[in-house]
Amino acid sequence: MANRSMLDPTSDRSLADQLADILRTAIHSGSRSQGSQLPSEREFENDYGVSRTVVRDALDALVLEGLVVKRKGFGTFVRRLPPVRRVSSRNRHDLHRTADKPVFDVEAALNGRVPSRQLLSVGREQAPADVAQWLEIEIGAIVVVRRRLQLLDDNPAVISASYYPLWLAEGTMLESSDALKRGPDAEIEALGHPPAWGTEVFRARMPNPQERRLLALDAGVPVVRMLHIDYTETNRPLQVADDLYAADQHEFAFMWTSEEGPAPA
Amino acid sequence: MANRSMLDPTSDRSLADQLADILRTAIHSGSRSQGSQLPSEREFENDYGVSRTVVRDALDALVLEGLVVKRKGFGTFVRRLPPVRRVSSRNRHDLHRTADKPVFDVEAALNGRVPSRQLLSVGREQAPADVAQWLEIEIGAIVVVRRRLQLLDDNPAVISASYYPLWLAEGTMLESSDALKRGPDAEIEALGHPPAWGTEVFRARMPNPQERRLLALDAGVPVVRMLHIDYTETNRPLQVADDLYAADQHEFAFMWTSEEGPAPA
DNA sequence: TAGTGGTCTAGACCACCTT
DNA sequence: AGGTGGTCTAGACCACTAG
Repeated sequence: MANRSMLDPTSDRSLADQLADILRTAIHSGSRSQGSQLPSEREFENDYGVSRTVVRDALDALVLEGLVVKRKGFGTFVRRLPPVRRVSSRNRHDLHRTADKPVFDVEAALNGRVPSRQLLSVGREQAPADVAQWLEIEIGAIVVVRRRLQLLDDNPAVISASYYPLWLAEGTMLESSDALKRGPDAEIEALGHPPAWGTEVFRARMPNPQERRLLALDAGVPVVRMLHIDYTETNRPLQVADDLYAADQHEFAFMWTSEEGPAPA
Repeated sequence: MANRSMLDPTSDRSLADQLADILRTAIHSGSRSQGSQLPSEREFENDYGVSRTVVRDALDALVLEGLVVKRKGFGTFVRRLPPVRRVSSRNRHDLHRTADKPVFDVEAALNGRVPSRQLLSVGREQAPADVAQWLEIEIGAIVVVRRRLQLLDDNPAVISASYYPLWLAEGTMLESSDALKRGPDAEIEALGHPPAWGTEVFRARMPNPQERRLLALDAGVPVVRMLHIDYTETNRPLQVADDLYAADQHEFAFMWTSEEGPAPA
């Protein structure tokens, strides 16, 4: 069909941009619905009278925006948006203590999802620069690291690495290769070091190929890296938790109250 | 030169992936330093014995990861990482009141950057769905909207839209097309409605082309959308601030303390 | 087996930037 | 003017997925 007229080769905008615009509008307006299949690349080629390169450039742009998903050997589809889990920043210590479960499990339950986890590795490593800085130790000093992949409904959701200073973790369950039933936070408290306060710092960025594989990310999905640092009452760092979230599955929430007023609902 | 031997056409991994890996490693190891120019696409073509398509696929992947930047008619360069501004979540009300300046200005100063702003538009609009929900009004109800672009050292940094319910903003300075010297938060307080508490919710995603243009984003840089909602003491929503941050220029920080203990440094 | 997206080649012309 | 990245064509072969 001569839809060719819909693309203007004399325009300032590239043919791929124009085609992407047409599809973007169709998707946002709902005239191409979530999960529906788009024409094949060869069909677009014929319909719009352009080369496959142009079609692919247009579709790839939409993939990067997270609007469509390509499935090799099958087709291209308007992306279904996954449900979002809300992660709340608050006193993790209180959160796990009231439920006697790891924080991740508590929040998953609040969102009606089934949590699980795979322990990836436990061992001693040299602390990377930023972790060392937060732990207030030398760069390259030895720390205990627990790496795990946390899942929601069996879908990878968070890559976690927890770094513990040797003075705290040496010879404890934190160095054990078994899963910690109560979660590391409870373990730390059991060692006689209840966290008194903490800081969270995070940034969003694009994942590297390894992270994209582990989290099974669609193309064009950013990750949010959150560093969570717990301190003792005497301001000694207890742990650095380095969590990497798939950005299309998580949102983050925080609250403040003025002065000492009671916290509202 | 026959660097050709460094790419393996029989590998499972694509030639573009292999080339990207080589360059990624070189960049991370520092053997290609920040700001340095890469060989041209035609040079890579010769050096590795592949077509320009392969070279472009490899370089484009690195662009998406934010590792390199292409400049048309000039060359391809290892990206310089911009300085990061840390945004702290806390009582915005307190923050501006102690400084008598907009929060953005206070935080910019803390980071040693020069803040400025362009007022994009002021007027009445229909509230989008999520804003209406937070303001506890009907979807499509009329609200007052102030849109502005906030800059650091004259570089676009944040796209902001603030939504005010009519009962609050009607006929006030909040509807004025002039810049608000003290910032909107001070204006709201001056109207007799000091915010008592607030919530922040945010997600990371890829920008759309318009957002990418306004924020002058490099390719492959995500944005962080933060919704900030302020409430009166009687839990009445005062405003929804919708801020869009360039993710490569901002990180976000939060703090918690256990119980009523004094806040540490 | 037929159709899909993934990869790759070997060209071409353009707009842009520097010297 | 000469080199750069941006766009585009017209093919080709591959690996994957369905019926």
